[in-house]
Parts: sequence; C-alpha cells; structure tokens
Amino acid sequence: MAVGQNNITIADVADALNISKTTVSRAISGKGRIGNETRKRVMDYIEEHNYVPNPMAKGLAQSRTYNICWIIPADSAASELPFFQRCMMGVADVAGVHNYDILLSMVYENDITQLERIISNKKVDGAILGRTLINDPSVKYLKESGLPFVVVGSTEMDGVTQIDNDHMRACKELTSILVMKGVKKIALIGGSMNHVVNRTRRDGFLLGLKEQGVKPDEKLIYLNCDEAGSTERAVEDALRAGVDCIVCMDDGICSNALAKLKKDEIDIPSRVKLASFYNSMILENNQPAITTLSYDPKELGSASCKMLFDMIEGQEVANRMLLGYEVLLKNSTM
Amino acid sequence: MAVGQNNITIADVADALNISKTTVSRAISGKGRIGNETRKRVMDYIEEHNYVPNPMAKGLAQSRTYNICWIIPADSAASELPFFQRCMMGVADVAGVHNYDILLSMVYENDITQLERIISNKKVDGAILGRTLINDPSVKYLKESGLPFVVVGSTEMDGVTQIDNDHMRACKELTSILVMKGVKKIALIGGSMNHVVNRTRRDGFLLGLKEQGVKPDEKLIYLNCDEAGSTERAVEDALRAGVDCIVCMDDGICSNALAKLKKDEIDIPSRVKLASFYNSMILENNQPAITTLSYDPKELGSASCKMLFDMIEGQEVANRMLLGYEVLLKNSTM
DNA sequence: ATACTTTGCGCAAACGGTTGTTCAAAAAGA
DNA sequence: TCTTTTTGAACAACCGTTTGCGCAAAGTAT
Repeated sequence: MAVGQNNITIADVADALNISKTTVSRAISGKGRIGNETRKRVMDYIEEHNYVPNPMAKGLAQSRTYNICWIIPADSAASELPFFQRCMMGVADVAGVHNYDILLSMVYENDITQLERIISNKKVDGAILGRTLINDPSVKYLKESGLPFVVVGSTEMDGVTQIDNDHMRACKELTSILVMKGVKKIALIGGSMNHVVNRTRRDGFLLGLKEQGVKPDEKLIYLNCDEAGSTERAVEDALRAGVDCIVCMDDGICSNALAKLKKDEIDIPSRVKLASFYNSMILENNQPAITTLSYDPKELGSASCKMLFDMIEGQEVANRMLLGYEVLLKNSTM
Repeated sequence: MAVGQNNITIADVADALNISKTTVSRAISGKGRIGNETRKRVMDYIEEHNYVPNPMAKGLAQSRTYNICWIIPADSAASELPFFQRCMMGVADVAGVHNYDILLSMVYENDITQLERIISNKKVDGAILGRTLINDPSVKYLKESGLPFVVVGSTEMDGVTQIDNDHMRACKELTSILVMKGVKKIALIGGSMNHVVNRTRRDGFLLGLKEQGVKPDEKLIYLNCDEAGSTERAVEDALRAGVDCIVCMDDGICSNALAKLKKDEIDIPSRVKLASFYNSMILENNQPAITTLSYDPKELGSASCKMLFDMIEGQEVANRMLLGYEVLLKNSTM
C-alpha cells in the first residue's frame, strides 16, 4: 500500500493487540506507567506495520505543531545572497534532530501578512527571524504574539533573544588592521541603514578608526547604496576625493564596486585597496583575491535553532549570543 | 491580549451569538445552507473578535493540512546558487494566495529521511521537488506515496507531472548561434551527470552542433566537473587542444573557468570566447560581460505551484510543461 | 493475615473543528 | 385551506490523539 495513504490509526493498533488506545499512546510517548512486555509488544507491532501517529490529532490534543517558522525577507536582493540558504541549512539540521519541520514565511519590509497568518493560525511552536530591520514590524508582531522566538541579528527592542556574529568587533578589527597597514584615506560604502546589521557594521568601522586615532571623514561614508548605480557613484566620488582604500559592507556592493573599478581600469591594490565585510561565492574567484571578513551562516542557523528549542522547552537562555568571525587578508589590500 | 494566545474557539463564537457550532462553521466555510442575516452576524463577530479557526482541528476533521512541501537539495553547492531561493519566492506567492504555507524539506542525494518523515507524517497536501536526479529517490518515494506532486525539472519516471524551462532548446539555440558566429572548435564544461538538467543541457549542446553540421569532439566535452579544480583542468586541456570557445553549463563552473582564464591572462574574447548556460548574479558584473542563457526561476516556481494546486483540487493537468528562456549575447563572444 | 503501596492498564473526556441527518418553520403550489 | 417544497438551523457523531482519574491485581511492610 502506498506509504502516504497508510491510514492505520492508534485504535487499529490497540484493537490488534487487544489493549486500549491509552496503553498504545503511553508505550509510544514513554509517559505514564506501562509494563515492559506490553511496551515491547506495541513497539514491535507499530514497527512492523509502520504506524505513524497523525500529527494533526497529536497537535490538537497537545496544542503543539512540531513546526517552527523560518522567516526571511521576500525582496529579491536578499535572495541573491547565499546567506539565508546557508543559514537555513543549519536551522534544518537542528530542527530535524528534534523531529520538527520548518514552515517558511517570507516577509516584505512593510508587509508581514504572511507571517501574521502563520502565527495567528498557530501553525508553529516558535520562530526564527533571519534578518532584522530598524523598528522591525516582524519583531514587534512576534513579541506581541507571545510565541517563543529568536532573531538572527540585533534589534533595539528589548526582551528579545538575539544571536549574531560579532559584526561590530569584526568590522572594527578589519578596519583597524587596514589603518595599521598604512592606509591613509579610507572610504566606506554601505547598504540600507534600515537594516540593523548595516548600522552595526558602520559602527564597527568607526570604532576601528577611533582605535587607530583616525578622525572619520563623514563625506567618505556612503550609506544606503542599495539602488542601482549608487555604489558606482560612491566609488567615483571616493576616488576623486583621493582615497587609497575602499571598504564595502557586503559582497553585493563589493561586486558593484569591483565592476566600476575594472571598467575605469583602476588597479587594485596599487591605486586603491579594496575590502569587504562579508564574503560569499560572488567574489571567490576574483583577481586579485579580495580581503574580507568571513562568517559561518550555517553555524549561525544551527545555534539559533538550538536556542529556540531551549526556549520552547522552557529553559532559560542567554538573551544575547555572539558568534565568531575570521579576517581573511588577501591581495586586494597588500 | 497577545495575538498568538488568542484562544477563542468556534464554541465561544457560537455561544456568544446563541447559535450552534454548525452554523458558525457553515457561515465561515460557505458550505451548507445558512440565512444571510445569520451569516452576517457571524462574520461581523469573528471579524471584531478576530477569531481564527484552529488549523489542526480543521485539518483533523478534513484530513487537510493547508501545507505544501518544497523540497530542495541540502548539499552546499546547491545553496550557493540563488536559483532555489528565487524559485521558492514564486512558490510562496502562489501558495499564499491559496492560504497555504510551505513546509521545507532538505534532501541529500542519498538520504531522504527528512522527506520521508514529512510525508509519512502527513504534514502536507502536496509537494514540489525543486531538482531532479537520475533515478531520483525522492521522485520514487513521492510516487509511491500517492501524494500529488510536481517536479521542477525532468525525470525518466513516467506518470510524473513535470515543469521546467526548455533547457534543451535553449542550449541548442545558443550553441547554434555560437557556431554561426564563426566559432570553429568548441568545448563544453558541465556539472554532474547525476543531475537531469545537466544531461539535458549537454543534449541541447549536441543538438546545436548537429543543427550546424558540426561533428562533436568527445574529448572536448568535459562532464562531471563538480570537484574543486576540475573546471580549471578542463579549461587548461581545452586551450591546449586549441579551442576558440568554451561553453559552461552553469555559473558556478563559468565562474571557475573565468578565474582560471584570468589567472593565465588569456584574453576573452580574442583568444577564447566564453558563454554560460545559466546566469546568476555571480557573473553579473564581469568584464567582459558574459554571453549566457537567462531564465526566470520565480516564474518557474509560481507556475509549478499553480499546477500543484490544480492537482490537489482534482483537476487535470498537463503532464509536462515547458517555459521559455532568453539568449543574452554579450561581449564575451563578440 | 492484614494494611498499605506500587504497578499496569482502561474509561471517558477533552482538543476544536466538520458534516450527514433531522426537523420545525416559512414559502410556494394546488 | 391543505399539501408539498424550500429554507435555516441544530443534534450528534466523527477526525485521531492525549491525559486525569479510577480500579483491580500484585508486591511490600508490619
């Protein structure tokens, strides 16, 4: 018989073994008192006839769904970077161990209706938010919902369990290193300030300068470069101002900067050095190799998921957790 | 009160309005006979008190989950390409319209336990398989399960609803164009022959040659180049054999080929022309711009999801559907 | 031998919806 | 006016689990 149409229920098992549904249920769950021999009979039977409990009935009885919600941005820019997919793999691994499945929710920056439906429908026992915005409507909604959840990234809202790589420190360190290497005039090109991570990276950059006693030049900090062409304009402007180093906040921006530099035949690193705060495959094969920070999104995903399960099971969890990073110094800043 | 803890049930609604649960249920579902005025009272009440039916109870009663399964490869190479994320966005859009949610399943090439759990647990009403392998265990399992499903890609197993871009034709056309442009000796570098799409692309390539009356040189067809370094070796070998054009099956391979060519300072297109059978952001900013085929994964996702819903609702669907493509001729083959 | 505790199991009521059947009242037809 | 049909709504069973409570049988202590 087709596996998916296998409609044997707990009552069938009970009847076949001449015992009650209660006993079968207890044999499976391990809760309540039950004799060893009986348990074995039950287990053998369900193994052989591969009975699997109906999750709806189970969920209804226990008010549990055995699903968690993985929330990611629906805007297409986000879907170009492998970050969320890598991160999701970590989430999936851990969820699988707990016999949980992942329900997907795609949210737009100003439209979280899909998330609302999932939550108000009680289709999940907890949620992981893959990216945070300033004043994030998803975070607000999740908080009000009372559901256990953790955010990957940071948020200004308190009482929210957070996990992230230590972007602040990473960016500070890389910036600091660049200055120590002798860079004199440094520009930063960054993405939307509506994304918390971008603010953190900017702050890390500023801290790095401060650490080295360099006064930041506001004019050389180009933010919100998410529209087509804005990165190219920033590069042009920075070069005109005479910078000898450009730092990009992520690989999307870095890729655009690189294209502009190549087009104008500006040599890296002799004319200008180039570094990025995040690495993905986009830049992997570039000549020269690009100095960059490196993170492990999969680890981030699995760690966040572990925290979530701790919360679901009612344990105390740290309200903020920071993971490491690596600084990869390559030819682009030699 | 917190939204997620809103525990008002159909019985509460019924009591408040002094009617039966049956009537409330019918007012909401629209099934069965019910007076206009009563329906309005019910709708107003549930709107105001935002009652939302418990999906588990609903599912249990109707044997429906209001979830579909989106199955993607768990291997990390796949997660680097934005294809699956883009495709998933299309799926999510359509699913949302139907008030369905997406349950994620990540399968390894030889381990589909996670999928098995989801299906045997009856957690979904249907499934979409994002990629097919030769002799795909997921396809086999899905077929046996009796669950409605569609595969994105092709499969040799019959009786399976399939949808894909017309890779065969696309690759044939691009190859044909290249030959018409005067290319004399052409190499193909491709990925794993365990992936159906790669076989299709190879076949399209061969058809293109045939169309132009060119006899293919087996030695210049490098397949299964998925290990590190294999693409580079293929490039080297092809150049030594004197090719004047290299075609890559996807952007991952093309990116590697490009790196190798740059490293060896081989000029494109004067010494060798370069083209790819799939475009992603990886190559977007390259100088020179790369000739490539272009598809719309999001459209593929939404179309596949529409087919699935037709199947779930018991309608007849075509058992094979092919979507279009675009040929983007750029400087790398001028 | 008696009283008390433990063990193993079943009964029946949830959990929150849907749906086939029944039934009175209202509407339509004769 | 009387019969037939239509309409609106309720009853109760059901979907497949879990779980609090009760109870007899077996085990232990006195």
